[in-house]
Amino acid sequence: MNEPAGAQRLDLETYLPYRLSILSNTVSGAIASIYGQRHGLAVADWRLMAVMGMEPARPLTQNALCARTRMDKVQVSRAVKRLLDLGYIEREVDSADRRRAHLRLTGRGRAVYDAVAPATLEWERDLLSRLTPAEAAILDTVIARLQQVADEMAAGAG
Amino acid sequence: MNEPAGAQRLDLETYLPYRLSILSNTVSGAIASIYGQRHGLAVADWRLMAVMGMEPARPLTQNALCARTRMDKVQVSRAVKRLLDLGYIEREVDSADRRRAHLRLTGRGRAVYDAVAPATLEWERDLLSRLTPAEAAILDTVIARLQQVADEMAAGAG
DNA sequence: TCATAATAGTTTCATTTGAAACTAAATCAA
DNA sequence: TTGATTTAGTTTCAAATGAAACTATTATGA
Repeated sequence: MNEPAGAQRLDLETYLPYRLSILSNTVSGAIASIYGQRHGLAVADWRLMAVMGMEPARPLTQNALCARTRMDKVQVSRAVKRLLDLGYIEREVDSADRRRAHLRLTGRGRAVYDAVAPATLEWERDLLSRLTPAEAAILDTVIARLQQVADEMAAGAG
Repeated sequence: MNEPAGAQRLDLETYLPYRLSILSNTVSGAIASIYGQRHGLAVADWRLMAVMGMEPARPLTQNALCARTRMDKVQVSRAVKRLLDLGYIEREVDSADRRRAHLRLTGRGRAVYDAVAPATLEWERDLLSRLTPAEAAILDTVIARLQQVADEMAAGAG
């Protein structure tokens, strides 16, 4: 029973899905340590804040947060509850459609955002500074292309 | 209150940690669908099988599996239990040190491995075929470098 | 207008996870 | 020896998660 032509051996050290997973976990963990303990935020919480902080003028519904973060509605519902409890966001029911509510950062939430966002950006910048501009540019296009293809392949296989 | 010099805005769409996380989840999910339902394997289970299948001649302890997969010992302990229940691996207590046991794929486990491994490799190959050889080469070195730097930064910040 | 369906978001419940405590065996140090 | 430490792996218990059921409101259609 020989290897079929074209097959490599499966070696986790060189296997892209595995390497991506390790790298992503390392990076997320490092970033989470910037906001985690200090402000009582879980990863999901910070993601919502990052989206809400980006365009403060446009308050978002939970549905919109799902779309922007790719999180599911249960995760979003729970993160919203935590952020409300922390006083980092506030909610205003839509008067035209009372099922929805618009969410925005409070003053306190914005203060946290303003403290955390630059630190996470700096961390990213430090990391990327180890790449040449050409490498960084290729990384950018490669991630975009892989994401697109992986989406297609995932949809096709579903 | 202007932006400090050198700061970009935090935009999840272009933020590397977030993009890595999405990509990694998409890829892992797609791969998991290759072995998941069909063989009753969780991601952790398959990772152990992948390592054990790689070098069948050298049975590994759980400790060795932790090191090879970067999983923690509790995860490994539980995955091992599941794989034993499925009959995909077998365990032999080390006669010199009865705390440890050596684990290897059973015939049945190897059959699963031989069915799944090529499919996951092919998936990876299909994905990577969308990159030019130059892009693939740079991706390889960039991931390695980022991992190394992220490890350092995570350690430094800890 | 009334019944049916769809949408926004929440709750429930069973499973998964992680940290810390634990067991058992081996090693070290006096 | 024998008492203290370390190591391998497991168990426990509380918290996090996810799927499915649920509530409340709005939209649709006969």
